[in-house]
Amino acid sequence: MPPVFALADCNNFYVSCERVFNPKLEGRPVVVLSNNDGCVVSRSNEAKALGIKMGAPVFELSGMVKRHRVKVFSSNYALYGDMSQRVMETLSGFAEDTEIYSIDEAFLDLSGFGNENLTYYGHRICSAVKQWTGIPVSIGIAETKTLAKIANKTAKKSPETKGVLDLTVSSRKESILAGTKVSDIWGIGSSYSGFLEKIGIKNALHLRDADSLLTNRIKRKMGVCGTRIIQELKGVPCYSIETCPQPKKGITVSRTFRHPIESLSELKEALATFVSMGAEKLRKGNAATCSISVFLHTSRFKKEDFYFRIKTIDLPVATIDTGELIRYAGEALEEIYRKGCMYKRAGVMFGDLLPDIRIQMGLFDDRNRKRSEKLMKTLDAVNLKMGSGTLAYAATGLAGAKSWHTVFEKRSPFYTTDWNQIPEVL
DNA sequence: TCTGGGGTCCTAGGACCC
DNA sequence: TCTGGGGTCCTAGGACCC
Repeated sequence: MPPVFALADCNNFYVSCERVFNPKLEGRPVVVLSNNDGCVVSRSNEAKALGIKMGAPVFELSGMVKRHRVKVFSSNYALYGDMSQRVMETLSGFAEDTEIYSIDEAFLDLSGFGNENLTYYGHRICSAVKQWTGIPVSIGIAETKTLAKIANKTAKKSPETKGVLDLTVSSRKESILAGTKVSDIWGIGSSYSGFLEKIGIKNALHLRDADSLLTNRIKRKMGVCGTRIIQELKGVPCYSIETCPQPKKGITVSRTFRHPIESLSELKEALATFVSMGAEKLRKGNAATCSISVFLHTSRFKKEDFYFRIKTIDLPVATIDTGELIRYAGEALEEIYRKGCMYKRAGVMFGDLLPDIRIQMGLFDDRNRKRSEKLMKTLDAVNLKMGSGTLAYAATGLAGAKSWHTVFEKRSPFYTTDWNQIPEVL
């Protein structure tokens, strides 16, 4: 039986989450911003129609915001994460196998539905998600993931599809492919689309039907990815549904500072905080890290004296211990810190993760690993129960506002994850 | 004044080994 | 008057994704 893939993708996800709890926002231009209220990361259709671009820095939009009464939100990841879970749970009821691809997208395996009308089935999925979570979702159906992506994009921009397009039965398949720019194909970014356009391949149909001469050039330039994209466009699947998530290979925590930081001690506090956040993630995933990297840089928009350094330390023994990692991070920082620079961003990365049951004892390791494990368990348990940050290392800085703290000035309440902020019906 | 954050995969080239 | 060659592992950098 030939495989059939569906891609369910929430419409303007972050904006839609805000609208669920604030219905007055329907019909108005709405945008959600990145950390520190920096740039636009989600736009309602009305905001898109005004020409507001993805990633646009918010200070460039102030005139537009006033003129068109654009409603602006800081990001509220607790809300979006929780809403995502609800959407994914709903979707998983409609297929044997589902793959959560991102916070707002999932692939569903719809193979074996035989003669059932999949467009109709897609509409049923959309209404269930809308009814149970309040989130609007669009669905693209096709023989491969790459085609399902295209079907989904087409469904979103063609109102007559009412949000569902099954490419396996569409009589417009060729014209849809011809109407899909190469840069809109999954796996083709700005660099590859530039190359393809230069050799005369402008749309998905051109790419699918490229002759062998062109195919060879594409393969040389784009490697196996290029070959796979062409196969997938022809309807030959190269990617399948991944039902169980692969273990993470690395963890990064980094932030841009609203105001640049010069002092070593402030950077140390910020990094100790990032280490704490990362180590918590590490333990949540039952993993340990074998290396820690620390990086920092000045503003990337000031090219003249751009300063970037990264230092990696390979650990003698894999660890889950926040305190130990903070110490290494401090050492790494001292090596790369240069006095007189105005640092705009810093972060830590844990690499070479392994399952924490596989930690090898070190021959000269004098740390009491059992004791540290117990301490970390207690730390996590307290923070889970009493709120994150209740128990923290002194190295992360004492209480009070810090210049490096991320700001969320326009954040909506934690409607679904905090009893004190639950919406009231009046 | 003000420009996000966290990932994955692939490839080329060097080091090293036999 | 002339340099071995092939396999493997690691790393850095590039490209992509949401």
